[in-house]
Amino acid sequence: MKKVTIKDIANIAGVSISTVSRVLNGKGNVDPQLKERVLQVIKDTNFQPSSFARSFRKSSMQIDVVLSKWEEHYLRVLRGLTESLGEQQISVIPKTNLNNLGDFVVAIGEDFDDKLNASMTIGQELSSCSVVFDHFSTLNLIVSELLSKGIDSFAFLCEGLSNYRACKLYGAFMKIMFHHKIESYEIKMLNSKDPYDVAKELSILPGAILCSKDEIAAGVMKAFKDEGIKIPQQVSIIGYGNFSCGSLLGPSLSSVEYMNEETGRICGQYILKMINGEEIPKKIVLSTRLVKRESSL
Amino acid sequence: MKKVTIKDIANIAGVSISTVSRVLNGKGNVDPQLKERVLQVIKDTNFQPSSFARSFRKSSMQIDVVLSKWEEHYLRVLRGLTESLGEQQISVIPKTNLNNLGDFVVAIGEDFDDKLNASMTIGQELSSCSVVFDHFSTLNLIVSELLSKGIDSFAFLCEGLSNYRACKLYGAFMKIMFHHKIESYEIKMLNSKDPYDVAKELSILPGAILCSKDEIAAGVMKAFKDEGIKIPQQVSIIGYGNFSCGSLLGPSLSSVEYMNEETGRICGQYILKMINGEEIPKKIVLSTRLVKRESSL
DNA sequence: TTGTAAGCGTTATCAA
DNA sequence: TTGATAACGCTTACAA
Repeated sequence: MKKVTIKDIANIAGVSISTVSRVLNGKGNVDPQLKERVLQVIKDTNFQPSSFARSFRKSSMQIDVVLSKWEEHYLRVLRGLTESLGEQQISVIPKTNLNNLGDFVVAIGEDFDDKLNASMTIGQELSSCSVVFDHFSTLNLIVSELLSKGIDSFAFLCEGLSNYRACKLYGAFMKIMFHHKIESYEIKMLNSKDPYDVAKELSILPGAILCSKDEIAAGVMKAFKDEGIKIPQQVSIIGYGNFSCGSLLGPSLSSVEYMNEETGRICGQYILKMINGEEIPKKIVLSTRLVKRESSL
Repeated sequence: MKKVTIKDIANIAGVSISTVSRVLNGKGNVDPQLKERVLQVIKDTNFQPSSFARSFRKSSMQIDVVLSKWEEHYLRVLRGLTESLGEQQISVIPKTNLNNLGDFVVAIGEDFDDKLNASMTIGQELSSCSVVFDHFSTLNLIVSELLSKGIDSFAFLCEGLSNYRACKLYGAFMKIMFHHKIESYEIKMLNSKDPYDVAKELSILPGAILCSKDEIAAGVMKAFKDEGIKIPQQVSIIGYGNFSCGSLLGPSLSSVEYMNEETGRICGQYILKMINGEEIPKKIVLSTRLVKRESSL
């Protein structure tokens, strides 16, 4: 079953390939009768023009996207990218195999290394153009706010220090504790331990717990609920990532939002510039914000 | 800034384009010295072969995927597709714009109509090859199990009847009630009302509530918890879709699982067959299963 | 081992 | 209004 080409259509309809092409693209004038005939043949043969030949001819663009994990945040960025670049007729192709990547690669995630040689990295700083998030300002704002509400002891539950975001958050937390001269704070590295268990290992119950991931916050909340600890009256819980489950939890989870569709769209704009040969910043820092819900004062 | 092509490389390196091509593809023998020189030029010019020209030449394949919503379930199918087809060097391209689709289109979702003219539909039955889910068997199994545990009154909370899955579930529920001669049951159509509110409108508290979506189940659980109703002791709640939040809720949500990565992989296999011109079934029915957690007996 | 040249399916230019 | 034909960048017989 050979693939039907524009040539076949032309033969069957008894016209030239240029006529078929004109019908296909609606460009130029074609005799209505001929047009009808060509369209009929196209329908009969179920002909589909080769998208590759088209893209090739039009020298269109496509970019490959690799995700460090197939997770909600990353997918939301992917969506923004797909939408904004799709408007420019640029295809965005998610790749799960790192071996066979194309000319323009975007890496979304936190645990890539420079071997990947991406053209743009989102969520992490590598040698390419990097789009990262301002973890410090928002965290600082949160802590200031909590301080003003009389909360003076904190804990930071962190997944570990093996990824970019976790490191940055850790650094930000330390800096903020120092800056506000807060002495009562505790840091727990989970390193793949269950947050439910780690929550119970806290030496004292702090006024607020900041978590480096929403999943951790969810585990902590479960642990506290089981122990009868009131959230947020006794302890405020704040997650990171604003995953979609947050609003369904009881109490609903306050969380820092970052890396959403908007990010994808912004990156799409920069990619467009890169493609057009414009210079773009080596590092782009996007802001984050707290989505306040019931789990925190 | 013109795009660098294989021709440029050949010129600069002082060899023919076939030599460059050979270096690029590692096929055929090339004098090590020449090879070195070519590689150097490639690096210097930052040359990337045009993926379109390559795909075109090799007559590779790509398929477009449209999602009715950019939601977790659909994305998981997309992932399965991407992985399984990626192994065959077939690119999977998510599209958010329905106007400019390619030769092979896969539709994932529940509210498409036949205008789309997809080659394969997942989650819904259209004129093309359709991959759908067996909603009846699993629901029947669930009800039988609950009956055997002494539960004899049921409710079905449904988002409405405007999508394929909801209709099928509704039909299955009715059939099952009839089949088991269950007389105490209640059906609520949400039609975009808040499940939290609808839960409180139930005329009696049934022994088990089946929901057409996990999000509904989450809302119901929240309402019941606020009213001090014990789950699952007083009422079993079962969701549909097994979204990732389910395990984080308290109590964790029992839910029917369908449309996951596996589905994507299976569809990938069928797509491969279609591409190779093999006949495949017009309708493929995949099974679902209950993931039992704390919210149900 | 290297280079020449044909061809992939389409679009666009130009002449008829 | 139509049809020949060149061109897009790359791979691959085939010839040198």
